[in-house]
Amino acid sequence: MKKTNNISEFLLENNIKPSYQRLKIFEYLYVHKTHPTVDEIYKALKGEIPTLSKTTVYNTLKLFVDKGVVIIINIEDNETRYDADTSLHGHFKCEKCGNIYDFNVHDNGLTIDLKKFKIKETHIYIKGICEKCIN
Amino acid sequence: MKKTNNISEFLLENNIKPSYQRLKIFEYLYVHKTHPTVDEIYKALKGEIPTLSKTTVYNTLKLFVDKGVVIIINIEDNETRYDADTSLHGHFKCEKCGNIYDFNVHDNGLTIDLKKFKIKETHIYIKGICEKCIN
DNA sequence: GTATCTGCAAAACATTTGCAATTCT
DNA sequence: AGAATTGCAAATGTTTTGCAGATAC
Repeated sequence: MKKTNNISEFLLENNIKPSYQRLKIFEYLYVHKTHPTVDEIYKALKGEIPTLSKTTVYNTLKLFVDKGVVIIINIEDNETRYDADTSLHGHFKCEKCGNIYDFNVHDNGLTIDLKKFKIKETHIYIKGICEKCIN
Repeated sequence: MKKTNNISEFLLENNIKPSYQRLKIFEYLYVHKTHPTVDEIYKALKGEIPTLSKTTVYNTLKLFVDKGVVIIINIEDNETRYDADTSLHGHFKCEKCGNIYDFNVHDNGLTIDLKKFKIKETHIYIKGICEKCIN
């Protein structure tokens, strides 16, 4: 399978051994750009991989995050979501349908393609090392 | 006490009956701009209010968020933090010391007073109603 | 005296950990 | 065989819920 091979190579390039579970979990994230939760990934793959456990989904996602091929999205406090797109972009969550949309973030600030969306809350989180801790 | 009266009035203006616990919890958030967790608030006030329960802290914070006088900060996935400053501003978390710093977000985009800080991750979350759900 | 508010105890979830079984090479 | 991976079961930690007692008006 061409796509599977590509994903396999991509994982290898990032020092991740492409086991069957890892391939399937990454593929799911790569194909379904819905920023799924652990439970959503688990339920979606359970049919295809009947022996799959949630622990493996947790382990695998943590590995992906550590290796930098997946990022965590904390747009809500009661759910951790995952995204295989690690490039800088914003996330818009509709409070009605629950969908999470990606939007572009430009260098010169935040120019949003959300003109038709009704914005209620904006959260900007940056992580790194502060002035005192750099030394 | 002047400050307490101010907080009391502020809560009343926002349709929150200023009980002793509510006053103290809001005062804590207002004075300590460290974006504390439920547990931090609970432990900090337990001495002053020996009968305080964590349930009350949870209940009260939920009430504050519902009434719009406090916002939730989800900068990490394993901790929910709270902020009595509901104006638009960004949060920077130092991965070393754990401190969370506020920074300004200007109208024309994201101009950050973080020039001396080392940025590792940027997360921009917007919530509202999407195009499809507005109608 | 009725509403509301508080707080204990239990339940519900999400996530992590220990360890044994399985798989891969 | 030896090392890594998987997955069950139990533990942990956080947040929610039900309900009874306390408090306020």
